[in-house]
Amino acid sequence: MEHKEPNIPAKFLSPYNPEEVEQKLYETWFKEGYFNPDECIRKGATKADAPVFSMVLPPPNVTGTLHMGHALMLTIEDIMTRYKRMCGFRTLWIPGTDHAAIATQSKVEGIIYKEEGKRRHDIGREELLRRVNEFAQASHDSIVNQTKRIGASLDWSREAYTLDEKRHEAVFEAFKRMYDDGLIYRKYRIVNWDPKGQTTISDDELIYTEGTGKFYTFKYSKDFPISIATTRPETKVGDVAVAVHPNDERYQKYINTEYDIDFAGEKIHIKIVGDEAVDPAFGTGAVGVTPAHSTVDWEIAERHNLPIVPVINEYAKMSVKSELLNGKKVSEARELVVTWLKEQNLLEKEETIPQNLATAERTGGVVEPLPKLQWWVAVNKPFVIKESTITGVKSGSTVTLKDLMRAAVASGDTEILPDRFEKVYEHWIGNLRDWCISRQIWFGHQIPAWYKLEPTTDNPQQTTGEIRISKTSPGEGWIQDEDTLDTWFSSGLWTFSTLGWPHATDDLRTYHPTSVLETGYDIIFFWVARMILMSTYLLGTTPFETVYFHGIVRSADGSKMSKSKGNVIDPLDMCNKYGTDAVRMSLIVGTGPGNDIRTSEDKIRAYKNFANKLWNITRFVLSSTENETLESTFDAYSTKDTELIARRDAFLKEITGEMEEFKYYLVSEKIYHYAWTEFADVILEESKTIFASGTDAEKKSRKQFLLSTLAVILKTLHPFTPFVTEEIWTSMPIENKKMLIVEKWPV
RNA sequence: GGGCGGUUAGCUCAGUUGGUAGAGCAUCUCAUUGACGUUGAGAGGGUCAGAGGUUCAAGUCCUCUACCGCCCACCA
Repeated sequence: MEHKEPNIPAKFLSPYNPEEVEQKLYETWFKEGYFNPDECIRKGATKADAPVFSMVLPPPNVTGTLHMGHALMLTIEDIMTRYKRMCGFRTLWIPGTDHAAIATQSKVEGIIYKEEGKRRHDIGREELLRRVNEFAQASHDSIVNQTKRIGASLDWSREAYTLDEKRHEAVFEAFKRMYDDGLIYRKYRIVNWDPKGQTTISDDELIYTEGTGKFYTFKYSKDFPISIATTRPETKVGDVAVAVHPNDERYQKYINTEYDIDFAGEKIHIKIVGDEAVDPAFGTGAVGVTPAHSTVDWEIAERHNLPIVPVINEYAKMSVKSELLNGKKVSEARELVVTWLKEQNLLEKEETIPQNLATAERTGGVVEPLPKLQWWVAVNKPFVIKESTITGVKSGSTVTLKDLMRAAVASGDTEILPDRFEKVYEHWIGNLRDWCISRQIWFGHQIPAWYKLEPTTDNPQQTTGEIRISKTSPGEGWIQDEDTLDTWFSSGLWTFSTLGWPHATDDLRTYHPTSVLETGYDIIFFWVARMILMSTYLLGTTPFETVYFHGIVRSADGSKMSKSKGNVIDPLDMCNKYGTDAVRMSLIVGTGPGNDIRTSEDKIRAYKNFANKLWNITRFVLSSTENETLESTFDAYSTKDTELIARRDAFLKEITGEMEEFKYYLVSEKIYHYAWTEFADVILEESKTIFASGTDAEKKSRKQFLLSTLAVILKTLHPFTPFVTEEIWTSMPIENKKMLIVEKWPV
C-alpha cells in the first residue's frame, strides 16, 4: 500500500542518515562565514557592539591523528562556542596546531631509524628538519580534516601553528624581553638529561615510576672513618666530599679532614664537610657528595667550594680513568662497583627499598642528572613590571614571575573549574624552580642567541662569552646557539600570539584576555601555568577568565586507551558508524568537569537512536501540522498549551542557567529527556487525541505549540548535536529563518 | 612523606542550599503494521563502603577507618 505524506519532505520517510548531511552542512556553515565573527557581523547575524566570547583551541600536536580525548575537547569547546554564538556574542574560537618539538622529532627519528637504520647525526640537521616538517604537514592536514568532521565551528581564517612565521616573531619578542629583564639567563648547572632523546628536559617532563632499589652502606676504604649509604654506587667515583651534620657528635671531629682514596680503580679526593642539609637520623648520617650527578650535592658543593667531577657522559656511560668502569653503562658499572666493594670487604649492608625511577615523558629514557650549560627562565628573580591590570599587582611594582602566576589565580582574575585544581596549581607554584628552556634537538624555535667567535687552533668554535639576542646574525664572526626552545615556551604565548602579538592588532584588543581556556587537567603545569606566566609578564594581564578542565577519556573498563592494549576507539570510525552527533552526545552526557569519563560503543549507539528519535518527532510534527507555519505573534493558546508553555519556559530558564555554569552534562541529559519523555511520549501522544476530536481552536493552538516547541528543542540541542538539528531546521515551516547556527538561543 | 578525588540498582553515573533514593544501559512482562521496533506501557532490583557525631531530619555537614585511583615531593 502506498503511503502518502505530501506535507513533509521525503527525507523524513526514512531513518536519519548522518553521512548524507554532515559534510554538506559543515561546508555550508563554513562558506557562509559563520565561524568567523567578522563575517557574522557583516551578515547581520551578530551585532557589531555585542559582548565578546573568545577561546583558543589547545593546539593538537602534529604527531599523528586525533583520539577520543581530542573529540571530547572539541565537543565541549564547540558547545561553548555555539552556545555563545547563539546568545549573540561576537564569538571567536581559534584553531591551530603545535609543533611539539621533542615529541614530533623523536617520532620521526624513530621512523627513520626503523626504516633506514639511521640516526639524526647520520642524516644531518637540514635533512632531518625537512623530513620532520614533511611529517608535520601531513599530520596537520589529517588533524584539520578530523577536526572538521567533529563539527568544530573554528574560525579557520585565523588558523595558527606554533612554529610558523608569525609565532616565531612572538617567540623572539618574548625571549628578547625576558632576556633584557634578566629573566632569561644561561647557566651551567645540573639538568635532567635524557640519554635516549639526547636532550635536556624540564622538571615537568619527568615521569616517576615506582619501583624498588638497593640501598648500599659501605666505606670508601678500610681506613676511611665514616660509612656512607647510597642507591647509586657507580656515581661514587665522582665523590668529592662527605657531608655530615655540623652538630653530629659522631663525626664532628672529622670535619675538614681530607683523604686520598683509590676507589674501584679511580683516584678520588674526599673532604669531610659539615652541612645543615644533612639529616643525622637518615642512613648513616653521612652523605657522599657527588656534585656532578645530584642536585642536592651540587648545592652542598656550591656552599663548600668543592670541585665538580663528572663521571657519567651523555650516553649514560661511565667516563672515568678507572679501567674497570670506563665506558661501561651506568647499570653495569653499578654491579661492578658493588662486586668490587664486596671483594674489598667494604660493603656493610645491602637493603631493598622503594625507589622512584625518573624517566623522560616522551622517550621513556632513564633520566640522568648531568651538569650542563643551558638557558633558564628565572621564576624567583624580582623585576619591575611596567604595566599590569592584574588585580593586586600595580604597574611599576617589583615582582617575580612566581608572584604573577600566583596573583592571577589568587585574585580571581582567572577562575579554575573544578576549583579543586586551584589548590593543585598553588601548590605547584610553591615548589616551582627555574625552568630549563633549551633543548638539544633541531625541530623547534632555534634560540635567538648569538655568540662571538674567537677561534683558536684547538677549537675553531671557541667563543668569547659575549652574547647578542638577535633574529638574524649580528655579522661576521658570530654563531647562533644550536639549541631550540622547549615547545611549551611557544605554546605559552598561544592566547595572544594567535591574535597578532607583538603587534597591537584589533584582534588582540578585542579578544584578549580570552574568555575560557578548556583543556585536559593533565597539562595544567605544562601549559596552563606557562600561559599565565607569559601573559601576565608580557601583557600584564591574565590570559583567560575561566579555566575549565575536562577529564581523561577511558575505555569501557576504566583503563586508559592505548595502542599497545588495543582498546583504542577511533572517534572517526564512530562518527562514520553512528554519526558525529551521537559521538558528541556520548562524550558529554553524564561527564562533569575534571572527571575521567568512560566511553563505549554501546553508549554511542544509544545516542544514534536519539538522533533518529528527533528525526521521527519531526516527521510527526510536520505531518500533523500540515501547511501550518509557525507564527511568532500567535497567542491564542489553549489552557492546556498555556500550561505546557509555562513548563517549557521553566525548563529553558533552568538549562540556560546551567549552560552559564558549564554544566553541559546536565543540560544535554535534560534536553534528551524533555524531547523524548515529555515531548514525544506524552505531548505527541495526547496531540493525537486533540487532532482527532478537539475543537478547531484547540487544534490550531496545539499545532503552534508543537512547532514552537520543536524549534526550542532544536535550538537548545544545536550546540550538542549540530548536524541533525541544523538538517531538521532546514525543513521547519518558519518564515525568515536564519541558519540554526546563528539563530537566537531561546530563553 | 604530603595532597586530592572516588566508594549510590547487575554495569556507567546523577543527586544543586540536609527533608524517608534517580537516569541510561542491562534483565523480566505486556502491547503495537499509522511519527519512530533505533518503538510504547509497566516491573523487579539499593541497610547510598564501614563506624561514630551534629540535627526534629544526613548519600548530602563533621571526625575516624578501609579499599581503589590520581597528583606532587632533590632524603643521600
